[in-house]
Amino acid sequence: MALPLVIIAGPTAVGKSDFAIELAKRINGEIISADSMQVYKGMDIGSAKVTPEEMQGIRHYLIDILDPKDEFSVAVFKEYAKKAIEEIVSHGKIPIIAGGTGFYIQALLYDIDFTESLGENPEYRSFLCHEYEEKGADYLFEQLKKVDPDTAEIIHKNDEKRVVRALEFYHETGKPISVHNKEQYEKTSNYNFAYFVLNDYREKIYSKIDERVDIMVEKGLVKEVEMLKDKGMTIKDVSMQGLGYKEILMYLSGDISLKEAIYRIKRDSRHFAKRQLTWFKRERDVIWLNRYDYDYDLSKLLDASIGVLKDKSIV
RNA sequence: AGGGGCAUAGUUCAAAGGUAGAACAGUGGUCUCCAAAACCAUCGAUGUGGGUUCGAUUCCUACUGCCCCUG
Repeated sequence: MALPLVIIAGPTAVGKSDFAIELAKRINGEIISADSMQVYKGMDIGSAKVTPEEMQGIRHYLIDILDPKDEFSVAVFKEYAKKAIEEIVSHGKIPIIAGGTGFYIQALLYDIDFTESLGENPEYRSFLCHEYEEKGADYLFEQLKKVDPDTAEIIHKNDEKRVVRALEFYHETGKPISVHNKEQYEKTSNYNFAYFVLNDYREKIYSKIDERVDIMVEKGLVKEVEMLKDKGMTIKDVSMQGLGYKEILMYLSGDISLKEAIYRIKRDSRHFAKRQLTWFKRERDVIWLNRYDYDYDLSKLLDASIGVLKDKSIV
């Protein structure tokens, strides 16, 4: 029998956490965070992590489980999240995924295969990166066209990451990555799920972002990053590449002013929100919940979403 | 009030007597192991009114606005 799964996605600062907690209270659910920064301990302010009080007794998974030195990725997220779902269901509760990283959600929902070392070869990869530097984008792209014209169609020659990854995959498996991707795309979900995307007017989201960044700074974002820096974290750590962290780190190194850092955090958060929306727009099976359609009233939003969950026999 | 300066895209700056370039912002998109990342595309401007000229946004002039100096 398919496991039930509720997903609350949406752009940053739209109010996912509050909504997820209220929903959890109503449907006897527990929350799994789909957030690449909230997994890290000590990164509370900049990642807008929910506080224990805000959780109101609702158990949260995948928060504060890693040290900032650890690496986190889609593949890791997927494994952890799967385990969490099983655990929640075994307690007789409903798992609720809350987070803004569409890629993570997609990987979990459709069980995208990242395993079996899938054409991974770090050495060859760095060789390719070298080639990219030395011989230029066109050189590698020509190679890609030969071995995997389908992938060459959809990615741009300047997209180093993906050109390199596609060549690496071919080198290791002898198959074009486009074939692998096509297989993965055809997968259907094993879950009985409802995929909600919480949304609002763009201007509203943007002003919420600005507001939120100012609050983060007031709450002591600089101090938080300072502590992480003292612990030896640098811009090279994956965790420190999160929005708000890399900028403050630059400020602490004297590369930019605090004003500039704040400007960049706001700007990049807006860009991020925009990209998130682009992602959800093309994701299949999503149910859009526009806050303005529910008069910004949380209980109306809850009633509507619970209605959907009943229709789908999730609750 | 008098003298001077400036007025170009949402912003910061270019250029030019033959209908203006860029960066950033904005908008749209791509994405299958760093995704809070990376990458692509695109909209958009000469303050207002006269004059000179084949032609002005560019030269002249009045107005308006902003800045500086004097009082």
